[in-house]
Amino acid sequence: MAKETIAGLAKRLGISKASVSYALNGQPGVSEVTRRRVLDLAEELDWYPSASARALSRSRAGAVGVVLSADPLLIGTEPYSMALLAGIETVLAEGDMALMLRMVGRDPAQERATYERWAGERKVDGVLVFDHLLDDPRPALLDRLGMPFVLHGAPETGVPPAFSGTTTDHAADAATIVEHLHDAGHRRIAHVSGPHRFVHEEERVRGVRERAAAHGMVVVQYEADYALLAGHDAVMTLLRAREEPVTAVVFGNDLMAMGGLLALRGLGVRCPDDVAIVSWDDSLHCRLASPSVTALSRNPGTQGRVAAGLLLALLDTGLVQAESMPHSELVVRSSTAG
Amino acid sequence: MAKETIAGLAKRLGISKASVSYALNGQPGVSEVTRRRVLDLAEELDWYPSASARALSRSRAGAVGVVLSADPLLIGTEPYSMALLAGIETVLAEGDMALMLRMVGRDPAQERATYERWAGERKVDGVLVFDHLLDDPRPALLDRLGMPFVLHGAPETGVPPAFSGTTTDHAADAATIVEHLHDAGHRRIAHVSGPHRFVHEEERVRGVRERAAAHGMVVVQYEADYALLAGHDAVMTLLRAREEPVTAVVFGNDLMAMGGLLALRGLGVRCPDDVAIVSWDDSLHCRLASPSVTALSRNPGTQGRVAAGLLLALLDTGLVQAESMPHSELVVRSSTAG
DNA sequence: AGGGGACACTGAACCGGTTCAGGTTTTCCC
DNA sequence: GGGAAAACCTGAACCGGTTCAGTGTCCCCT
Repeated sequence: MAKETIAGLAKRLGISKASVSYALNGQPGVSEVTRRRVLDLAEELDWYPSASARALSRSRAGAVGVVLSADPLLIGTEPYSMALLAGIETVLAEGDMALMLRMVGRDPAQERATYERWAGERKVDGVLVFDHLLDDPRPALLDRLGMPFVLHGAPETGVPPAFSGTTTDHAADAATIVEHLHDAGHRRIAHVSGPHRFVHEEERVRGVRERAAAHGMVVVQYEADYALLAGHDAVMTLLRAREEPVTAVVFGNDLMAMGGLLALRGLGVRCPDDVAIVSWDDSLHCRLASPSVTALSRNPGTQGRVAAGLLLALLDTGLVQAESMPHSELVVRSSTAG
Repeated sequence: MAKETIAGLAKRLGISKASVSYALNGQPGVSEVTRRRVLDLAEELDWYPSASARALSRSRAGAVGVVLSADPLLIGTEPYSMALLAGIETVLAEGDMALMLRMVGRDPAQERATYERWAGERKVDGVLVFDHLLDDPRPALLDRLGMPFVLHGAPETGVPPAFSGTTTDHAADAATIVEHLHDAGHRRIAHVSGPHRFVHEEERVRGVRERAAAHGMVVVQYEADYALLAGHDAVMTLLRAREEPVTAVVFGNDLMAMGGLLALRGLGVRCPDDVAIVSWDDSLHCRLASPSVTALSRNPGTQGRVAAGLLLALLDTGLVQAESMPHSELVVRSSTAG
């Protein structure tokens, strides 16, 4: 089990290092018979080329980085990110790329520092970036660092796009939800969104407002932070403050929906009879809750696969492109069944 | 922004590559004055040493691997693994190690292939292994590959341990749970465990059986697979089959507990009045359920930190050690409040 | 004054691959 | 049969760090 090297293989076969390298990489310059001999020997010895040597000479790390910035408390409870990650990993593995993961709290400085480090050390070939922000500094930073990236959840911009990204039609999603509530007879609804610094939240807010306006519905906007407690507090505030209360609440993610549900329960407000609930993310939480919660299913796994695919394409061919996500589907459950 | 190298720094400063290297790595052989000049210049240029070059010459990848093997459906819903991962990442980041993540389905062959690849390519310096199995082939495999590893959830073996690992006193955990149920007046209980191929499940089964026997309680064992549906089916089977039914069910994880809860609801059996429920893992699911579910809190974050710490120690000093986990705590909630 | 050790520094080898320029051999065609 | 093109192969340079052996200086001590 002594460490074999390409020079070792070459000596055993009585040929040069160069030939071995060509043979292993499917490059022209070796006869078929030599190539077979090399491959067979490598197989027989369970030999793999050293990742770092290869990375050094190819100037390619063979890895893609992901920085997950989430509140420590939410980590693990956010099914969306995990499913996304799983989707990403599937595609990367197929493309022989490793996934380098870094978890930081919601701390932009640390995320930034991680990118700078990765770029400086050439430790990853590209990164996947989540949660596009208003005036997001990250695209400019990554450009400056010369680090290829794909922004998951980029805004739908002009053609050609300034950078690679996946786009989602949040207005359409908003319409789906609002229509559903309108059909169920709701005329006064609340929208408990995530922080408006996220571009997608801003688009959702606008989407909900516009579609509701088209139907003459009243919308109360409430900005929160995705946490369980925030959903809880939102409902407490919304239901206490208004003399004419809303009859439905749309939550920006499943956790807040759960918090809201708990608040309703605490207040003795029946769901869906008195107040209906919709979550903008589907997950096991929504399936398990009582009542089960109507939710927008956004297929995070597929989204991850698409985003990773874009990054690999960008790295291989330098092709910058924006791909739009398949439409989300509303899974209707008990929380709006009234 | 042209790629600087150590040779470039050396030329700018009019000294040799070697001196620059010594200065950067805190090695003796350079004067304080020179060291400062080097560090200042590196700082000024935002320069970092190339990870692959460093990895090649040091024969150290600077990364640790984790293979997450879970059913795709469960991915993201298993808060335990994610919290564990978060804990691991914290420690690795502090030790300047990257985390390389690979997700595979429950497919031992793929996990094995990943380790072989990582070892052959020297892509990671060590791995963290989860879920110790009966006759687990992985320790032997990793030993053969010369890949340092830490087994999270290793059995409590003799001194000195055969390999590094974290150990949990599952018998004590079992005792905590059984005592709680006994105190609440239960005399016939069921234990819906995960697959017995996991060592920790086997130990839990034995622990529950022994402690229950000590109190003259009856235990019905039921082996399941951690999935939501499995918990559901377990309850259906357990409550239908027995003419004298159990009054409490202990579930091996939170998902199955949720499934069981749904089954009770479907059967019109009240919880905790007719049947009490305990989950062996605490998570948001348990907090959110109605009724909220009594659960054993095992601090996955801490466990991850400890395991990662063991691995770093192993890599640094070669020290093989087993560390036992802090005791778990039972969080009593409504599901056993009757 | 001279011997010896500590210290600062350097050139060159090395880690294990990839790749280029050039050298041989084979093949093909007139 | 001879010349050109194609196919195969090789030595050496290179990627960007680390590290060893050795050179030169300076200082201290007897």
